[in-house]
Amino acid sequence: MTADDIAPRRTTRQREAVREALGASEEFVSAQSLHQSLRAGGSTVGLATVYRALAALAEDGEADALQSGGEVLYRACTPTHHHHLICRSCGRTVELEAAAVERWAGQVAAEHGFVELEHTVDIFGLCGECAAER
Amino acid sequence: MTADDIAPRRTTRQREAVREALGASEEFVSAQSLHQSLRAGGSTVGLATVYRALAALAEDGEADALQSGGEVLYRACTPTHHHHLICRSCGRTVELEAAAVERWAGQVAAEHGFVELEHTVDIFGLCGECAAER
DNA sequence: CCGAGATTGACAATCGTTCTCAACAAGCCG
DNA sequence: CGGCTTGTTGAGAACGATTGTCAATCTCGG
Repeated sequence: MTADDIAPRRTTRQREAVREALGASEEFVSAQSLHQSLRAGGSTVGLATVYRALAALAEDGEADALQSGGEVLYRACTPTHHHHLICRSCGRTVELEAAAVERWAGQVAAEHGFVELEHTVDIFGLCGECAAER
Repeated sequence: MTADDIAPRRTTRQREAVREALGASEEFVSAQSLHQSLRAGGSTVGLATVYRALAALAEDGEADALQSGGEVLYRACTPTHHHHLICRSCGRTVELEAAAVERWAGQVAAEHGFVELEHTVDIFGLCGECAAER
């Protein structure tokens, strides 16, 4: 990979709309629902464009993506590396930093001779509120 | 959900074939490719059946499932809770136990009032051999 | 051995995502 | 400013993985 030969990215009304809509949500959202929100809000972006915009944002590190139930969910995120604690009922999300886990991952991987690491660490559960509703 | 009212599971030729084929693979495989292997091996299982069998195995804790590139991959696994270190080139997989990570997860989740936890911790990378080929 | 009911398999249906392609617009240069 | 080059858009078709349908079949308890 000759690395950073990032496709020249233009600023368009649609791209901004997606970025904004994504930032407005506290939770992880699917491309589909984001598209609906935008349409509901009067915007006329196409579904394909939303997919493309989200993929671009994720690629640029402006959004986190995670797979859940067969679909990909996105969420605006802080630029630093982190993981998530997600309520599987209401979707509330807490960003986690875990230097210890990073260290552990790097260590065990090294022990097995693995390089160029990448990892996913996501914790799902029920937040206090949702748990109380049971 | 009245919890553990596990659907009465019968032992059938197809189910056994799937279990066996899965156990024969060291790597994570998709339902589709497993189905092809079975057909290639002379078995006549239907694709839908392979999906159902794999879902059942995963539910019973006999197999691990992970999503990758839009499809779900399965792999026979040890019955104890563990995570994976996977070579993204050759698919080689190492099962990891990490009490420390479990503890960490439980702790941060508790700090935020989350309960009924579940988590995914997967490390992807290039194993020594594959890395050497570059 | 029998019968109830779980299981199967071929195929249709669904659902999220990507592709296609002509129309469009952002940034650039003169 | 006006035109040009090229990335971008949108509608719909195409796609691939997965799930549903339903009659035929097979398991297993009795």
